[in-house]
Amino acid sequence: MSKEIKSRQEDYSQWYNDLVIKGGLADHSAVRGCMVIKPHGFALWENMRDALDKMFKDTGHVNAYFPLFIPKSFLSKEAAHVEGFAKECAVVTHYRLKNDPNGGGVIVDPEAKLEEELIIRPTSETIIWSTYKDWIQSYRDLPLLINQWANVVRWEMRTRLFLRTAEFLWQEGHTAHATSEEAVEETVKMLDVYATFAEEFMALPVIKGVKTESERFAGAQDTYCIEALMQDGKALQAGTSHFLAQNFAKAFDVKFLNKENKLEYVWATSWGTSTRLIGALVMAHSDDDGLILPPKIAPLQVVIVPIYKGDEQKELIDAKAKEIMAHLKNLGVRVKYDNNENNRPGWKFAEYELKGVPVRMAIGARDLEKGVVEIARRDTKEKKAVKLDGIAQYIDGLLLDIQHDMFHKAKAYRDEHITKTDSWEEFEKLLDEKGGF
RNA sequence: CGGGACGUGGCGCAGCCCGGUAGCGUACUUGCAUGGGGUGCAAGGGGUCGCAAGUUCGAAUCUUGUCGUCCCGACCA
Repeated sequence: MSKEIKSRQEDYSQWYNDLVIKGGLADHSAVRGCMVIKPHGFALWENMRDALDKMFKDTGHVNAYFPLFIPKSFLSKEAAHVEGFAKECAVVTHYRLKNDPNGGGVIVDPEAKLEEELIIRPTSETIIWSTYKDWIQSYRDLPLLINQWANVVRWEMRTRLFLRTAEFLWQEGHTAHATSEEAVEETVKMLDVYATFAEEFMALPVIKGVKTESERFAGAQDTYCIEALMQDGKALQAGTSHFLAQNFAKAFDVKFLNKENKLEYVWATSWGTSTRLIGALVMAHSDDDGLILPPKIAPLQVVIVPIYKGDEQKELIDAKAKEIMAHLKNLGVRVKYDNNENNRPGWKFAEYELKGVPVRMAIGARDLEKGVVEIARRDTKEKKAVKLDGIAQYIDGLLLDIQHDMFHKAKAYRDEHITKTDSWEEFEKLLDEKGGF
């Protein structure tokens, strides 16, 4: 069997299956292109979310929550913004159902037509800025630094699991500032937060940059982004930060009195990143045996698998495993002892490799006699016997090593795939044959 | 929206060309053995063949329509 790294996005679907159910709920067209995130996948998302959330708070932001529905008229206020999103919006037109007089099920009550249709948010700039109008009067109200964790819907013509689903989870930061300089500074600062998160938590090296006019966020003056290189040689946008200038302030009439007692429009930014990051993780690090998750965000960092014959051995191993587990938990390591008797050790090995657990410890009777355990790391598939003495500290250090090694492996791959060329012909050829930047 | 492939137990698939009692793998249930890399043997349960119309004595199979999924393209802050 070839152990070649899978090179196409669809080949990753096997590993995605462990995290989500693809293709939506109940095979129903109305939820086509949505995804159902399984507990294991959601735990991964929660870890990423928590780490990002902490970084937002450390940079002075607070969380809030705004409505899912956006009145249609709000969306028509910023011309470029409408242009960019109008084609992919889901629209609510009625507010009630009734029993079908012709029998069988329910129908939309034609009497219950909304006077103004509601748009299910594809992003929240409009509803947030219509709110900010009431919140901002003076320079003393600025800066306003708010983030929202939410789901949004974009009715894309063609969805791609994780990378572009019809409904997705994300966070969107929306800030208001007194000066252009301060807003630009915020835009850049949040891009840096994303870059730091990608590199330190996801072990994903990224390149920061500014988008061209055609790729710019609808309504932004400048869009900054981070781009990561996947194992198939293709780049993936992993986060964006927009300098919105005064576009939304003008559209929603958000003004403040400055220190000179003059009315001025506020300066804005917005920035977001989504469950697409999970897709980035999979495509950047996984191999033919499944996911490889960086220890810092892996839902499970260590799994302990007992190998025994008979109750006598089982008791000995159980006791030792629980002792080690307690030490690891003290060190803050996320560990599971899988003593489920329904599955055999070999089955468990394969299962946790598929799930991407960074470190596996196997404990058998033979090991205990020798005072060792077998430690296997997921990223290199390397196995070795390690002394029981100080095993918890050893593993704690190993998790750091894995995090570090994963980043440097991805970075080496990325750097090998940066090619300089001055000719268009060669550029096209490189993209076809080698990929990369 | 243009091109291509596909839709059959929970999951993955064969059967369709050439119409005739719906099959395989896996998962699930039970029992015995096994237990250091996805155990072996045996016995079980589970399917309106996406939907609709048509052809036919008879349709998973042929025809038409329709819905959906995936891939390529266009589009994609």
